[in-house]
Amino acid sequence: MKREVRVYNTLTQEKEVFVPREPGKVSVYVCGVTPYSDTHLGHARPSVVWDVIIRFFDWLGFETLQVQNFTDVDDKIIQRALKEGVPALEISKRYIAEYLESMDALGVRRADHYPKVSEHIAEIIGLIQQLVDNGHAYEADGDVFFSVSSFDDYGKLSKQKLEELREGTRFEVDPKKKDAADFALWKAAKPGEPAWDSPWGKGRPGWHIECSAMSLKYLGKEFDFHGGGNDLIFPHHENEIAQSEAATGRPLAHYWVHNGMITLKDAKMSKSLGNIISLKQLLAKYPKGLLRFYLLSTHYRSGLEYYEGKLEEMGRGWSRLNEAARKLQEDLAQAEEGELTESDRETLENLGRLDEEVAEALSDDFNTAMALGVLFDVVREINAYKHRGGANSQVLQKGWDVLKLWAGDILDVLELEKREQEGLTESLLDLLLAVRDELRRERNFALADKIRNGLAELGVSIEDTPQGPRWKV
RNA sequence: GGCGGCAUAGCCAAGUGGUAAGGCAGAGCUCUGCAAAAGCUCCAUCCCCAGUUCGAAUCUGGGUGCCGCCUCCA
Repeated sequence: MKREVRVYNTLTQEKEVFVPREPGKVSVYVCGVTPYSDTHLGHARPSVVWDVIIRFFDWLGFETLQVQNFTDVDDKIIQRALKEGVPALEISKRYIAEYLESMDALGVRRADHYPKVSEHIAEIIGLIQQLVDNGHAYEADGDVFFSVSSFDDYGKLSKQKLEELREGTRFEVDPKKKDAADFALWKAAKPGEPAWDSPWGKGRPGWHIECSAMSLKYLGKEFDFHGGGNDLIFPHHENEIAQSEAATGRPLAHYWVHNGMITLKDAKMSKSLGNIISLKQLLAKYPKGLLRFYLLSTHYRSGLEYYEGKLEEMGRGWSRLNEAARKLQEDLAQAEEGELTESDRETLENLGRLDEEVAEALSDDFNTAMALGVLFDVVREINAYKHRGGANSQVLQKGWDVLKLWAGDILDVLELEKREQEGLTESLLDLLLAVRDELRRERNFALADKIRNGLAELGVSIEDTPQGPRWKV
């Protein structure tokens, strides 16, 4: 391990030094989505955050194993299926595909496994049976409930007291429950719903049990990280802990990592509130690097606001980072080797220090906001160096290495390639700029400016540099 | 009502005991045919009150405001 990683653990409410279950390996379970409608911005947050965490561990030399579930058996899916008159699994299949497509477009690396409830009914039934046998669950008229009072640690994650939970119940309690706080592991089948055979009759799994069953199958007991949005802490993760730990007698996961919510006009973005920003739409409008930059600009545990125009605002800062990397890439082609001057050495040294600072920021509870801040320092260091006339290949290479590693490979916020242009656009632009350059040499600035202004109106900005004109869309 | 969290410049956002990173916006300068880009300089005492301490944005207590959860939810 190259360095110590510290992580804030929801369970202990403290930042802890990460000690892997198995040396050199990291196991991660991140709660995925219930696929019944469009993937939205809120879903992108845990995905991108964990994508970065996994990449970082990868860089640290860990072997990573990541599992993300799809809860494809669920009330909402069933409702939707009835409305559309198609099988429930068809609905979930459609939205799973859409989800994965969006995540791919966001540059999120695929998890190792994407288990679905519908394909793990046997494991789920097995786990429920174990809980019934243990005395932690009971059957009632085809339903099976988990008995919270049988699990002493109930509430340890969300810091809830059982008493309060019972009193806080705002909905009608199912009379079949022995305790108002008990929750369903298995639900007896209702007409028209998907159902599977079980020792308790036809039915389907309750909401939380799938994560216990599937994490156990793919990651085993006591895996390292369990992640998801902080809206899942209670009841979902609390219940997962109860089920898993009551069954195995071991801690479910060592570190519980929860990301903050994305809000829209001060309200959480959620399907039920209908204040959703579709990820597909955002991806069509903004480069993925900018989207990731936005998502990583705040510490993962904080809330993150979205509003119309926010990405445009962030885009100005993001461009600075991105353009610096692009230009550096170009400069590197014509960099000169040679003896290091005093200025070269100093810059090299500063870049080395900043490189270390980024690694340190990410090691400290995955502080991407700070990492980005340091990367802007890197940008200034490089630009200032070039401004002084520096062009030593070793120095530029170091700058490139730092940006490429962190902004490119780990955070993945750069867009180094020019955006795909429609067929001829690029060559036409080059031709137009060559003509304009000719005009400038003839000092026909009026016409040259007319071209520049015209292009600006079309969204193409021109920069005249000593190496010739650059354009960007 | 209970639980968890947050409150830092016009905006976004790090910092969690030693005298406030970074980005955007803004002002000035350099460079440029003019721009753009880039560089340099400037731009906050950290919600309020009371404590602890030689010293607090950072710890404690009390307020106020906001967010999340307690119901499906990333």
